[in-house]
Amino acid sequence: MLGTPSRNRQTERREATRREIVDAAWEVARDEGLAQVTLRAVAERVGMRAPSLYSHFASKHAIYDAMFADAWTECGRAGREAEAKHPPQSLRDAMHLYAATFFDFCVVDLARFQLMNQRTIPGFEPSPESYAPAVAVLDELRDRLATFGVTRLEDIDLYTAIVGGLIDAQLANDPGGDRWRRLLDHAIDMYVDSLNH
Amino acid sequence: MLGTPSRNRQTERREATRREIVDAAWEVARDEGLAQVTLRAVAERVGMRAPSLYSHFASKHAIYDAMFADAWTECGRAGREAEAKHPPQSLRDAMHLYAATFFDFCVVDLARFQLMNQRTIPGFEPSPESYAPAVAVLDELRDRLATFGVTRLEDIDLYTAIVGGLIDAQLANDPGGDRWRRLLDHAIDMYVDSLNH
DNA sequence: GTCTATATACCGATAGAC
DNA sequence: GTCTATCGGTATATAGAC
Repeated sequence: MLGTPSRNRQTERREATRREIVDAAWEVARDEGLAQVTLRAVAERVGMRAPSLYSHFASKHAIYDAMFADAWTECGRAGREAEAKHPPQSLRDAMHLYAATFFDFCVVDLARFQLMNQRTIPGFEPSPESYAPAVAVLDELRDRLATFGVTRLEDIDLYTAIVGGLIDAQLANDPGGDRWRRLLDHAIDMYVDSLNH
Repeated sequence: MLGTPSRNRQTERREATRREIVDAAWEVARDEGLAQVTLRAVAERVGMRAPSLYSHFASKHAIYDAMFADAWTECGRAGREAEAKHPPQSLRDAMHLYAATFFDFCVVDLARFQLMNQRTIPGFEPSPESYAPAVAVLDELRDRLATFGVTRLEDIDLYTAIVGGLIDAQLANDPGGDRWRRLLDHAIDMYVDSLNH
């Protein structure tokens, strides 16, 4: 039987090119807006012509799809990193940590936030494979909070809604500022206090 | 001096046509999405050809602009109506009333919510005249809450962020359902409790 | 004020040479 | 795998006849 190494130079090169394309798409999204991510604009940044992208992605939505998975994978990584650096010792600690990490992660990149959390691109829906990292992040959060005794769906729903609302208000009404960021700790304390009933 | 009546039949007819166009635009937005509001689609619904719309609006953004003012004017009306029907007797009453009214107003029309609260249309920014009704709604809210002793900017910011976060979560994750709507009263109670310190 | 016709500028995607 | 050339469609907006 011929060798079929899971990693050879060809597939590695192919993977690297896909990475380049997705990174270029992120650049366009950040610089010009998420809706301005066009095949022509992406291709130009990687030094290609637009049709060449079809050798690596089946469609434009496939690029958005890879970006979506990218963003949530990165979000999970950021969460685990923060966790390792400041292991939360209490429920309150944990609630503050995850909220602050997610807030700061979202707020530095409006386009990424829109892709992750809003349905701003007409017709785009993430594939199950790309949706998986998003589910994984929420599952991880649920598991972490469960170790501190918070398991009710409603409690977690309210938590995510509060954090999301503050992020949304920050990005919509004071982008680049901290008018709502300053309210985050107080909001989390208020929320944690309300759990102890 | 010749009579220059502020209302004659010509200007009234003109205003009526503008209304028809904006209403048609709302229909398109609701049926096909906010981004799918094209001049062709709008014109078709009013029985015109696309270029004819330019007799009434200077550009497509001008239509969005009228819609934006429309939405916030309607929102203010809904608030005053709810208020008249159930005059709040306490701060807690008021907080519940405005939150529920705004939530239900937003959640019945995703396209309207996106236009009012998100920056989903590339390049569109409301004109000062159209932004005015939005400011008025927030001013009214601030005045009402002030009569109950709530005047700090941070308190109002947190209030709007919480309500907005719940609306956002509802529309994004359970459109048509009530998974986050059910959390609203509890969230408001939690928030009001936190004010009494 | 509405129409037809058109200008201008894009877009995503495909065919086929190399 | 990348290219050129192009298809077929979208869009906003303008010119000028009626």
